[in-house]
Amino acid sequence: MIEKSSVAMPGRWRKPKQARSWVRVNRMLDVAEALFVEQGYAAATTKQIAAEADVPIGTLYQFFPDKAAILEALAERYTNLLIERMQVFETPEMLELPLEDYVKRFTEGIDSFFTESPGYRATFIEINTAMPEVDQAGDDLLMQAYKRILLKLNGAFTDDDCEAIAFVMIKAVGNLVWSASGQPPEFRQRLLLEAEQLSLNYLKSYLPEA
Amino acid sequence: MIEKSSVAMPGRWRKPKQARSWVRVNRMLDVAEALFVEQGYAAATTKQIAAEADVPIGTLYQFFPDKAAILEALAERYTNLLIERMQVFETPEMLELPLEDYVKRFTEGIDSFFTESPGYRATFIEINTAMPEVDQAGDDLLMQAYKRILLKLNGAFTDDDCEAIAFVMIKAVGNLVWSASGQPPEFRQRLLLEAEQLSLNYLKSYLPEA
Amino acid sequence: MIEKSSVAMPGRWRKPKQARSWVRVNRMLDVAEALFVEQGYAAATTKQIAAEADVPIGTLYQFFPDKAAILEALAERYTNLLIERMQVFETPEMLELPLEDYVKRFTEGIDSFFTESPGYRATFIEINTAMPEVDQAGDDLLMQAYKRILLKLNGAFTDDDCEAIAFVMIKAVGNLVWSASGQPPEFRQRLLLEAEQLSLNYLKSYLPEA
Amino acid sequence: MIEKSSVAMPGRWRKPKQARSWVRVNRMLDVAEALFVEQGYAAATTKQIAAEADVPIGTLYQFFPDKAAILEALAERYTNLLIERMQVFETPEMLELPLEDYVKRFTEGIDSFFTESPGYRATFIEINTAMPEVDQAGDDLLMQAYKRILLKLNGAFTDDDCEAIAFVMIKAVGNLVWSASGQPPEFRQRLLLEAEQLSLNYLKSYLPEA
DNA sequence: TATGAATGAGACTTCATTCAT
DNA sequence: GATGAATGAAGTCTCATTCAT
Repeated sequence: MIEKSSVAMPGRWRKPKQARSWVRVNRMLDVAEALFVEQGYAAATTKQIAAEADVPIGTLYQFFPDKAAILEALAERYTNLLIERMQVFETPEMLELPLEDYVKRFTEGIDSFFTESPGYRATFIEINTAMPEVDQAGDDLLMQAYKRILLKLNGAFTDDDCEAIAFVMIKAVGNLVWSASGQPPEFRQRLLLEAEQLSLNYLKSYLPEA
Repeated sequence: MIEKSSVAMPGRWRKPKQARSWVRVNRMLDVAEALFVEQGYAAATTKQIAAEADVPIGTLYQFFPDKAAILEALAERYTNLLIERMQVFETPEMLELPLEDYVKRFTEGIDSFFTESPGYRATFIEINTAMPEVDQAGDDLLMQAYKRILLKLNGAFTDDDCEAIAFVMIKAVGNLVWSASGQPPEFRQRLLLEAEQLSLNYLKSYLPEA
Repeated sequence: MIEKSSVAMPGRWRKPKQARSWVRVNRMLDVAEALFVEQGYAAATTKQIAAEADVPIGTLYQFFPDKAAILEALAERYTNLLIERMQVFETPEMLELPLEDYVKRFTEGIDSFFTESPGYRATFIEINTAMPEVDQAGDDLLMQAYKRILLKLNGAFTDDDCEAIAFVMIKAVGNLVWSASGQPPEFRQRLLLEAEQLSLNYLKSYLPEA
Repeated sequence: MIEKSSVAMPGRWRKPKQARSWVRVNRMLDVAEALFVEQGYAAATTKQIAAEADVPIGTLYQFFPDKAAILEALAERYTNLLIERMQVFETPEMLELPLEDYVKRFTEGIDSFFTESPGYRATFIEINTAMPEVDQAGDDLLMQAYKRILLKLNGAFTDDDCEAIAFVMIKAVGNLVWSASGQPPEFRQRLLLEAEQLSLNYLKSYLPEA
């Protein structure tokens, strides 16, 4: 079990402010991401992370209070990136598209995100068992983004509806797209089309007029 | 990284033939399941598993060549159970039901399975990174069951269609139902309804006449 | 700061019951005693203790939950030994001796104890800062032994008197004898005589008739 | 084991000459004293000392070649202070007092010293194992002060007598008074009276006419 | 001169697995 | 066959000290 030691860094662990540090911290996170994907969180060692990031182990521990903090930082990085990627879907131009096109673009967007963030799932799976609060925080942010979008698509949604639909999109469609990313190219393409259909048919049942 | 040592047990490790052994092996697996769910695979120790199953550690190693084998056995047990639970959905009585009812029953079936097998996900998540071959094997069996059902629902499906649809059902709907199982009772009920809608709308687009 | 982790061993750490184990545990304690004296508690490493006791590090940790437990075990061993050595001074033969002779024997007894237990002081100095409860427990036992003796020497002592006198004997005379043990032989002999005088004159002021 | 690196500072480490430096050095020593008492020498970190003294770590290392030097400086500071405090007991007014009063004052003096120097013991205990030469040097100075006083009390003492008596006073009475300082107020008062009695009876046996 | 980020040896501890009894 | 004590490689993390800025 992963023990989280410092939700609020007490000051001993530096936030990277200088350029050089920032580069190193990101290199460590990149390496950690790769290793967590390849071997899983538990099997990846801090020594290995430091070595592959070409950083002394002591330096790693200047930026991360413990191994769990690396995972947490990764989670934060992913959540921020995902939220950011989703913002385009809240723009008027996007929202004006026919639902078919909107869903198509959206599905592609999720797919791209998973492609550029191969560690997303590995990270949150681990976070889910080990640091439920962090997991919840990330989920909440994501949920809010989905709910905002849903309200813009149909202002009549109740909050309960939004919550349920957002949950479905995140857990069902999200997981499908992510699973697709591990499949051979051709099958993957087909699966992305299925994801579109799945979303579209589901949303249509809530947005009959669209 | 989990090192798989014995895909084919070389003979040193006994298959439980006697009644007593069979009970013990199952107790070990039950304990392992619980611990893997609570703490994750990596954090659970073989000593702990043996102790809680009230079995000497040496005995554990007579039935499982290594820790990974416990995970593998668990995976096999789950896959068998799931396949078995799915057989009822291949019976004529079931297949004669209106699609709405069929999907409802099916969703409930998946939900029950996850409820009685809380370790299913923890197991396969771990298997997925650590023992892809085993994971693939399980997925294949599951896929076949889904494909058989789909063909019975509509004999005109191509193999590609079957494969895609089965994948969607497993990864999207399956994950949704599983995720729902961790939610508060009321929201969970709502989510199960959503899962039905999701499946139904999706399948209808493939089975327009049903 | 030394963190004590297990006041009550939860069962994971074995009490040595078998002959072989008992020998090993004592060898570890002997080695630890020597190293703590030479280098101090903090500077001695568990690896070093294990190596010099010719025991694998893993075995050391089967008997002691952590480094602090070695110190604690040492403290317990010393306290038991000291209490045992003091029992002879509660026997009628001893108590019948003239005070001069009694004090002489007693001083020699303390001196012998420190000679055969060179780590006594190093241990309790460390214990004192790091594990005050354990220290207190040891002190209490010792105090009780002194108080019993004092009451036998003079039944009229109040409890307050006993406590004060016992404290003086332990902290003043005890420390003197221990300090003497580090001095050159001749000076040491002289210091033991001084310790006798110190005790004798002090006790006489409380036992005028003796 | 504490490694002493610089008995004679080779020139790289500054003696604090300027007012500001002097203040800082003393602040560092004060902080170090407090931390050594609280946590022990080994557990206190140089970073912590620097931080609590509000001095950059680099600056700390400009005044102290290594961690051990802080301990050494503390020892020196204590020895100087103690010697200074003892000088009053060499003045004619003091020496003219009846022995009872002299001993009373002296005991109180030692007690005050320990009260204002709570780190004295922690320091010398550490020094004793780690830097015997430094310990010896301090002891020698203290011994000389005691011997001077003893000679003034009785010019007929041989050097051997002086040495023995001084040792007794330092190790027995000194330790008693220090131990008393950790006890509850009432008991402590009693113990100080005992310390007086102990000293007085002992010294009287050497100064019968006084 | 003053600073504090960077370094890496090494400390403590765990745990899967074996094999003598 | 059954048992569980024994093993030691390897993991996480600390901290005294340096030196580039």
